[in-house]
Amino acid sequence: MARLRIKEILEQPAIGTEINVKGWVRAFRSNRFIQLSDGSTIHTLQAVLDFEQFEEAVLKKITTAAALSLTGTLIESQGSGQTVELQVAKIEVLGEAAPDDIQRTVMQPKKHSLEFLREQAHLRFRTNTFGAVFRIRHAVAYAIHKFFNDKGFYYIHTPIITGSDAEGAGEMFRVSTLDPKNPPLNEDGSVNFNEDFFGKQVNLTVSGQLEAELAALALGQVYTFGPTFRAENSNTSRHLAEFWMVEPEVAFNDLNDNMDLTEEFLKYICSYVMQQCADDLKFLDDRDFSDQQSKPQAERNELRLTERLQFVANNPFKRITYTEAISILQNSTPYKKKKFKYEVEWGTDLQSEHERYLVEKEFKCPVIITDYPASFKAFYMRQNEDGKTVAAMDVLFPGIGEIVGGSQREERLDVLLEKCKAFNIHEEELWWYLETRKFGSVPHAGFGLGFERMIMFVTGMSNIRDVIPFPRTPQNAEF
RNA sequence: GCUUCUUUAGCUCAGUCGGUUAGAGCAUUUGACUGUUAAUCAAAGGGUCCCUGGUUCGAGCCCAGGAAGGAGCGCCA
Repeated sequence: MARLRIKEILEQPAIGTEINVKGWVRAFRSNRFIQLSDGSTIHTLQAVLDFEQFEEAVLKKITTAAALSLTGTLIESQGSGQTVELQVAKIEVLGEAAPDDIQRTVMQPKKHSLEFLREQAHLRFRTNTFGAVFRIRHAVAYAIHKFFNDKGFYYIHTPIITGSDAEGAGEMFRVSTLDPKNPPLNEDGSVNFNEDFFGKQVNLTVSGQLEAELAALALGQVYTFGPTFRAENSNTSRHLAEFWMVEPEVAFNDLNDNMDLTEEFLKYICSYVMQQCADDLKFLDDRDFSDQQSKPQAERNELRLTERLQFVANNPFKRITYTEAISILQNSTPYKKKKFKYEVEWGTDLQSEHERYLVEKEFKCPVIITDYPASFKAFYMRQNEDGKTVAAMDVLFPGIGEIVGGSQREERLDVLLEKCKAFNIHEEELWWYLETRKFGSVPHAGFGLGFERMIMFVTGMSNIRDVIPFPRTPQNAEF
C-alpha cells in the first residue's frame, strides 16, 4: 500500500479509503488519540485506535517522538478539532523513544526557549516553530530561483575558495593543507605558500560579486546564490560567520534600474511566502504576536507579521540620498534633544541608531539610501559626477537594518585604477577583474541580499541563529 | 572586541534581612478515567543552587576571579 504524506491527506482527503502513513508521535492522549507529524506540513494527522484491539506492549511504545507506521481507514472525524482522522487497523513501531531520554531534549512536550532549542539544533527540526521556519526557508530559496529564472537571469556558481583578498568585505578564513605545526618556511622565516595546495594563499569567499560581474559582462544578467564566510568577531543577533548571499549582477543597468530590481525582488519574495506558505506563516504570525505582547509597549511592533509582509509587498520603498538622510537626521527631534549616541555629520557613516530612526520613526517603511560618500564604500562602486559620492545603495528594513547592499559598478578603467591606488589594492591581484574594463566595458549594477536576514523578516524570528539550521558563530560550530 | 544582564529540578522560573529540611508551574513515572485537542483528577520520584577561592558561628543570597548564555554596540549582509 502506498504511503501518503500528511500534507496530501489533509489537502485531498480520500474518505473511506485505506491508507498508510509514517511519521513521529507528537502526542498520545487517552490511550486512543495519536497526533502524528511527518514534516510535510505544520499540521498533524489524528490517528484513532481502539486500545482493546492492540497489545499493551505495543501501546506502551507509542510515546512522544516515537516513529510509527500506521495503516487504516480515513474517516470523517467525530471530534471537533479536525475534519478527518485515521481509524487505525495496524500499528508498526519503527523507532522507539524512551520517555526518560526525551525528557532531556527539546521534544519534551512543553514550551521551550529559543536558547534551549539552539543547544539542540539536531533535534529542533521536530518542533513546530523550526519546522515552519525551515519549510519557509526552502520556499524563499525556491522563490529566488524562480524570480530570476522567469526574468531570464542565469544562475552562476562563483567559487567558494578564492585567491583574491581585495573585496574588502571583511576578515577571511584561510584555507590551507599545510601542516600548521610545521609549515614550509621562506628564508626570512615567513610561511612559504608556494608549497600550499594552490601554490598561493587562498581563503573562503566573502562575496561572489567580482566573479558575477565577469559573467554579467557576457551573459547579460546573472545571479549567484551560495554560502559566504566572514571571520569577523561579530557577536550580534544579525551576523553569522557562514551565511548565504544572493547577488544579482546586470549589464547595462544603472543605479535606478538596480533599485527597481531590488524592490521588485523583495516584494516578490514577500508575496510568494504569503501565497505559498500560508499555514506556516499563520503559525509564525501567532507566535510573533504573543511574543510582541510580552514586550513593553514601546518596543512592540505596531503591525503583525503578515501585515508587515503585506506592507512591504504593497507599498513603494522610500528612496533618499545619503545627503538628504543627513539633513533629515539633523532636523529630527532626537538629534535636537541630543539623544543620538553618534554624531550626524556629512562624511561619516550612518550608525544603527540613525538607520533605525529613519526606517522605524521617520518613514515607517523600507528605505533605500543612495549616493554615499566614496570614503567609506568599496572601491568598485561607481564615482558620481560630484567627485565625492558613489552610486551605492543600502536597503534598510524595519527590525533588521541593512538587508541589501548594492551599487552601480565602476566601468571606467582609468577611474577604477585610480580607486585601486586610493584603496591600496594591488592591480596584479585583480588583473582579471580590471581586464573586463578593456574589452567592451559597459555600465552595470548589482546587489547582495543577506538570505538569512530576509528569512528573519518573513518568519518574524529575531535571532539569525534561528533561521539557519546549523549556525556558525564565533566560538560555536557544534553541529 | 566593548557595554550590560543572566546562570537554582528535565524545561521555564520564584527564593524576603545572610539563619532550621531550597519551592512553584510544566514535563516524567504510577494509579484513576476514556472521543481527546496544552485532556482531566490523585500521588510519587527528581537538586554539584555554573565553577574556584574568600568573608562569616552560619552563604543559593555578600566579595574576588573564571566559564557559559542572552541583549545592545562596533564591523557588515
